[in-house]
Amino acid sequence: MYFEVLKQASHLSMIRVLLVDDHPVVRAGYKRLLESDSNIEVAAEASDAESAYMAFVVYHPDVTVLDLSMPGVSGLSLLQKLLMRDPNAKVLICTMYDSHTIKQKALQAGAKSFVSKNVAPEKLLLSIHAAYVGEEFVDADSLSSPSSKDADEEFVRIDSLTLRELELFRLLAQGKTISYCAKVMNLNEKTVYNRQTKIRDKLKVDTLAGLVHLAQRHNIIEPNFIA
Amino acid sequence: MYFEVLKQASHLSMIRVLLVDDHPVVRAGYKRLLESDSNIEVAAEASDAESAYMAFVVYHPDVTVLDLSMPGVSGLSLLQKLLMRDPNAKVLICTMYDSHTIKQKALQAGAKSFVSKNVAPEKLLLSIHAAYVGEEFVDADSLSSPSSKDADEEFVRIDSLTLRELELFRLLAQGKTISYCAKVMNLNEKTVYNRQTKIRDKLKVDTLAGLVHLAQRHNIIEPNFIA
DNA sequence: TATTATGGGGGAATAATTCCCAAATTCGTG
DNA sequence: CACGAATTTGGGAATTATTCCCCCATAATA
Repeated sequence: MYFEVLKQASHLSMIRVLLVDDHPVVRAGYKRLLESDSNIEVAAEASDAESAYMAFVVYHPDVTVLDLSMPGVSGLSLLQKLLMRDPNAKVLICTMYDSHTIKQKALQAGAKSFVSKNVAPEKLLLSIHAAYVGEEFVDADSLSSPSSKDADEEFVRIDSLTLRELELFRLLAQGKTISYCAKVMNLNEKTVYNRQTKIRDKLKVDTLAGLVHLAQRHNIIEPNFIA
Repeated sequence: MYFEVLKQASHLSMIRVLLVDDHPVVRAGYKRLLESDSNIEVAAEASDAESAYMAFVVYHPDVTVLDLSMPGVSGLSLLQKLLMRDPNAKVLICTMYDSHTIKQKALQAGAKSFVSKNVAPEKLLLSIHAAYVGEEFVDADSLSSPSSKDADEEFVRIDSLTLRELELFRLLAQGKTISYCAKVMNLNEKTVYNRQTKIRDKLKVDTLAGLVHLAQRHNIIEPNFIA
């Protein structure tokens, strides 16, 4: 657990940003990028959900930039917690998963803004300004089109997953054990079993391996590297 | 295809870096981060393997910072091409995959330096300096956990599978059910179960999903197989 | 207020999986 | 050829993992 206050004082005109990303190098890069905009300052940064929540409570950032590709509990849950704490929170989701599914879920969970890491850097800055003044900003380029009919059907199925289900789906597809999932999601193993069944049912897949492939097709998880 | 010359002129003391990462936002962040070091300048950047190669040929960077998580042709191929072009090329691999497998392959392909995005930003800068002066720099922190997979070991394990085990391994990794495997392999389901256990045991993997990832890493099955 | 969607989990039945063991087969080697 | 060793295949019993069906709580909604 780690978070850091970077600046206590700020100009009135400054947009104070909370930066959440689990990779220090990426986070540092973000910070420099954001601060190349003279109206933006990074008020705090965090590397995981818990410390991000704490930082959010303590520092009331104007805008929270949230990278969804965090390990363990999905950033989506964090998003919900933040919005529960402050329904007017401006949270900008930035992710490397160019997935229709993820985007839908994020917006549905209450995100006002969504950009992919594939957008031009200026667009990121722009979207922070947009979020700050309360505008919604959803980047169109960020989506790879689910082309085939099969993929479409699969998408509908994935879409029918609830947030928690999606979270578990990701963990399982990553090869995590039931007990691990139970731990990190704060659930009884029994519940995880029950839910796993429901997920496979909804997705019409009958093996865990099938889940992995489905998840990969829809960029729910990273393809596990290939040489 | 896209690459961009950022600076033509440079001080003699400057370390000229070629930056390769497919995410514009991340790349922009990197650039700012690198240039916060007054001895480093980003001479060019590229978003994919082809343009990276062109940029490399044209601009002879002192150090190439290569993010491995690129789509399409793996960054490892690019790495090999670069080294084929210039055996003394200083290529710093930076990746978000904290995997022994990846690291092994990168080093084996000729990379002199390897860091994970999980390292402190300063370490990235440090490793660029190290690469510049010809030192190898492999970050120890970049490899997580006791459960991390070592490519060579994995390979040996797969190698220890008997023919029929390998056959079953492939089927399972493709998402086939036990009963299906039993049918096509002309086996009793019981045997399939027993064998599955032995396979997971030999491969030291405890979920079916884990088998999929392992299989993909070693090209036992195609990535993104449509089950 | 009723209602629907979601999240969490218990209890008992059931299917999946393990563990240990054994037979048949193949195979290289003295 | 005969021998041990590794491979292939499965049985029986024990053990888990998983399902199925149920209940409860909480929000959001009509």
